[in-house]
Amino acid sequence: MTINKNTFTGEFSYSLDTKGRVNIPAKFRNVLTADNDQSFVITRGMDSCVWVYPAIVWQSIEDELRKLSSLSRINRSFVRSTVRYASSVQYDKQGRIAITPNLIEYAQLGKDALILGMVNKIEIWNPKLLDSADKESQKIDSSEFDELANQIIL
Amino acid sequence: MTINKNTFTGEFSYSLDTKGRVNIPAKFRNVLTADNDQSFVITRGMDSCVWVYPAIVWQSIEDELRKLSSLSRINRSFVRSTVRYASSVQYDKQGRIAITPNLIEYAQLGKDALILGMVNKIEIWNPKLLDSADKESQKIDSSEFDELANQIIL
DNA sequence: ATAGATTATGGGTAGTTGTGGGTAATAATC
DNA sequence: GATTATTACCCACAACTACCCATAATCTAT
Repeated sequence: MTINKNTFTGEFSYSLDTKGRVNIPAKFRNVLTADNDQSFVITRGMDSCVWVYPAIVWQSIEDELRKLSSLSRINRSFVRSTVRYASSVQYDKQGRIAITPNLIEYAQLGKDALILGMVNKIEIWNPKLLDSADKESQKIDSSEFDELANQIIL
Repeated sequence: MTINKNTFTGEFSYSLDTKGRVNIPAKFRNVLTADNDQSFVITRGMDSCVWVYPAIVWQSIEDELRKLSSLSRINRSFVRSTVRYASSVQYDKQGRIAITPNLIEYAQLGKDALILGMVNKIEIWNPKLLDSADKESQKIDSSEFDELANQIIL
């Protein structure tokens, strides 16, 4: 395959069952490299959603964090806040991962979950929250979008 | 061949079958380089149509997006909106790709589909929508075309 | 002009995927 | 140590998708 590995795009609407499990879309599982050992690291997103990193990608993030000197107060709190809610999960035979109650609460996840590919990671959203986040950004961001769009030729 | 690779021109009218499949014109498939692995990435166009990129062309877009740090809010929503409706598809033995229900709805595709070459990508249109988009743009564009004349020599 | 190859379109089938729930193993609590 | 709660593992089913084959239309070459 020539497709980029460990790279995610697209939108999927799946359901969170009573045990807090969500399916990882087959398209996402199929682009995972073997060295991930079918594992992800889930953590708080910077928006009200859950971030899901392939295990390997997360490792390289940890490596970056390691380089940040703890002398700086900002560095300390940044490292603390990114790592604090991160936990590693492996998907089961049906391709599902279990979301921790912590994160379910943080992202306000209910029965319906929207799963988004975000290139190097995956986002899990409450559809309603994503909707309003979308509208919010359409109001504010359009001019900055144009700038970014000029750099990246679509 | 002396023809530019991964480059599309011309207009074709094909049909969308009950399973949501459209044929990629043979002329388009034949200029695809092998490293595309007979794959495209389909996504929402900026007009009411579907954009179809050769897989490697899209990969370079992904690579640009990957460079944008998710620490910045604007980057996050830009990546999200760019990638959200994109999914990679491979054409079958008959040369068809399956359009996701999402995109069929967005581009309001019915039985008839117009397929346009757009140099680095392909567009799939509902013929009626293209028609009215055309008329719309003829009103406005002629003066702005004059500006473009400075950038492109025809 | 005709035969052969290629191309566009339709549909059937087997395998995959998403979803629910049951049971055993493990951990937590009293 | 017994009881409860939580987690991991397994099976089952329905819906969907990818793959295959068939046919008709179009194009190419001799």
